[in-house]
Amino acid sequence: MTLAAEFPADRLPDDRAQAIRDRLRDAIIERRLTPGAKLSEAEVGTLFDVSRTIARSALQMLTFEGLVRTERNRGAFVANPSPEEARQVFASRRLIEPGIATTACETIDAFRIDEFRAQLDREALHIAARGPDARRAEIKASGDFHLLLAIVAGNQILLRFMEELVARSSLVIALYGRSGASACGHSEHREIVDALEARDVTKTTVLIVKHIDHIEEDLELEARPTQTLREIFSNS
Amino acid sequence: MTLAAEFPADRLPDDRAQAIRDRLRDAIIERRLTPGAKLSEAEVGTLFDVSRTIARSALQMLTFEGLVRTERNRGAFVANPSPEEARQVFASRRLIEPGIATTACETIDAFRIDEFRAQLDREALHIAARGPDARRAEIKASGDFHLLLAIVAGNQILLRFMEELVARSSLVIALYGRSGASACGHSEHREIVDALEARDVTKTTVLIVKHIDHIEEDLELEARPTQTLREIFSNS
DNA sequence: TGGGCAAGGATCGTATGCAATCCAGTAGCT
DNA sequence: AGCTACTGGATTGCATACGATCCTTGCCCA
Repeated sequence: MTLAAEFPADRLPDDRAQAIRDRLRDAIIERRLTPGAKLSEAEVGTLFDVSRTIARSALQMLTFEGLVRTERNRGAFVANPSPEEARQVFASRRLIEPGIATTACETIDAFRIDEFRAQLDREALHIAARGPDARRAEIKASGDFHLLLAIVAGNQILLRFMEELVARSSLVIALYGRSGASACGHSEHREIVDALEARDVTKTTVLIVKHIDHIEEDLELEARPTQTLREIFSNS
Repeated sequence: MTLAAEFPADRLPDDRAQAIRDRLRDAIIERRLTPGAKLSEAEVGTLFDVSRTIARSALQMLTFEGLVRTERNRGAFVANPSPEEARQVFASRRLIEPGIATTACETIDAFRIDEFRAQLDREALHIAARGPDARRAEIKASGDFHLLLAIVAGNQILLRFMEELVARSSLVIALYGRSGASACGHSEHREIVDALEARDVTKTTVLIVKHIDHIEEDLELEARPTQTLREIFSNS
């Protein structure tokens, strides 16, 4: 992953817990772990060959990011965002991403554009491919596009906010999305890169907002999902 | 604190660690704990009468919020934000707060306005009072004003982001502030409430941005602070 | 006298053990 | 038959113990 190299990789402490967190987060983003799935400390620990202490630490991080919900004396579960939470996620993105795009427009250079092109190619590759793995990679790559925007903008704080928002978006789409994947967005991504290359701030921000609107329009946020998701985590 | 009652108080797990985190965070915001101060797990644990496990958990949360920096096998320290980080904090606030204010303008009602007025009174009270405790309370209240704005806007995610940004701002001001406290802001807060009451979105957002500008202008971000802050944490 | 090296102390990283809590299934009572 | 109380199992909450790492300090030698 060339993208991973771009990340700050700042916090050396808890490097083991953090590695587990990253793997769990990827699994959630790629929807290998679906909302409501139970994440037992012991199970996570044995799976990654660490003690419950480390597993617990990783789960705590994910709880902080809103990807996991822990209930006292009950355990940790992949978050089950309510329609209201879903709206807040997208409201936050509509607020933050145009600002990120504005900064990105101002600081973009040829090298960064190349990175965007490479990212678009990766997305196209996964879209073209068949099978569930390709689907998951496509979802992940689609989110990475937005993170790349934040990386280019160069604000570490906003990048972290975006990491959280993108991950939670994936969760929301998994729960409320009408069409299967977020395939709708690829052509829009390309338009955004074009506007970025032209350094057209207005066009870029407009396209970004439209893009987010489109994603949200694909959701079915009226009806609440069945609260009886207990059956889902019978996979453990 | 009537304000505390407004917070979601969502995460029941780790309630003990969370209580310690809150107290440490308040201490950092109020600048009882200055940048660079060492936060030993054992010391925090004995201070709050819990084991290192809980203390560690609280410190991990603060690390996540960017208020604490942990170095592997060395310990946790109150964060020492660089000028670049400081700029990013304020860039993020300039991006997010106008959006929050816009939403707040749309949803504000008489009851909420009363809360704002009460908050302004609290600020004025602390400004009028003498002594270091009053100064700390003033700093805290000044930050709470911005959090109240986020509470009124009703977006839990943005509220959490703002909690982090306000806390980090206090850290930045402690490091780079020219004038002692942020007393400059009180009259501006009042103007913002007036604009809010008039539901004047444009005026509110303009005032907010100006207010943030003023706070940042009071900083001295050119010269790096002395890296030899080791002397400071001799208080332990 | 100055630099390298080794011993010591302090702190963190991690695993594990025990108590507390919750849930499920069952037995007993009405 | 339906409802309540109880018991067993599983899981988390928390504390503690041990090993690993880093910094400091004092010693030795050039």
